Amino acid sequence: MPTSTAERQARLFKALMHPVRLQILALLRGGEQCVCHLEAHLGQRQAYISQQLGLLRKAGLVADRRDGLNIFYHIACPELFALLDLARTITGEAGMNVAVVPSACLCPRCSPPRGTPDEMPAAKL
Amino acid sequence: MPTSTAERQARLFKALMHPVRLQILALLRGGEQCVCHLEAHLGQRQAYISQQLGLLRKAGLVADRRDGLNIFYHIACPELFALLDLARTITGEAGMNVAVVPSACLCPRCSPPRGTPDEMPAAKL
DNA sequence: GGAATAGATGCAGAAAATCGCATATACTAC
DNA sequence: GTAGTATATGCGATTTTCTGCATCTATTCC
Repeated sequence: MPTSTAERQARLFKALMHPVRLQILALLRGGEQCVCHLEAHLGQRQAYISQQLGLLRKAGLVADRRDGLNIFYHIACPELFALLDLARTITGEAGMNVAVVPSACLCPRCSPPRGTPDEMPAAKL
Repeated sequence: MPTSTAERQARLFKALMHPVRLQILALLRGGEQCVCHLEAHLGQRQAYISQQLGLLRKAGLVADRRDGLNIFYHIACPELFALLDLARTITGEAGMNVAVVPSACLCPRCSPPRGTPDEMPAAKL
């Protein structure tokens, strides 16, 4: 294997070597998410999440889309799903399927204007 | 995804994030290799190779077997092959098959007491 | 036993990643 | 225009990784 190939692969793995970034990717498997959603789920502050997202973006693993004030992130290359599944197989938790717990995020996606506002904390605006 | 799961995955990727370690794994795809072979192929000194091997060993990705003075390393979990293939797909060189150039390693495996030492089976990457 | 060879390990300076904080940018509402 | 919200970025201190050097262990041969 030429050095350049190894280095390109190394860059990919380097982007994946951080627990918070892996958790972000896991959350994005359920579809695109805005930053405030990730912030609420992971219990980390906005600037921190944004920094990790910036790294993933620079690695080409995620892409963003702006919708008004919110910016929604989604996984950029589909092969990543298989890669993460394989990684879980190797680390010995292949069968684990963790349900994404909805949290009290008030962004349009997390609390859409449905008919029953009692299920969701009323978004003041 | 719980934090512990993410951390275990992160440790796996952390072991894979280094170009030299990826090159070692690529060489091991052709079968088990002794340290001096890796040393000759990668153009790195023995202590350096040994240190990277120690990391891969601690991560459970490779295992070793002693045979006299030589210690032969081989890949410990077969799923790693698929993982590395997928990584190459993502980095955009899926089809590349690089032949390993035989080098002047004098260990029993590299130069067995055959009739013609100049012809060596080219390891498939 | 000693010498030679293959490989592993410990240490230290350099390089890079982590993570907090403050601030900057982009958009919306008024 | 100003104010407010959602997200991004730059800086700095701390921690981790990298990598060379010297040294140590294990095995074989004499």
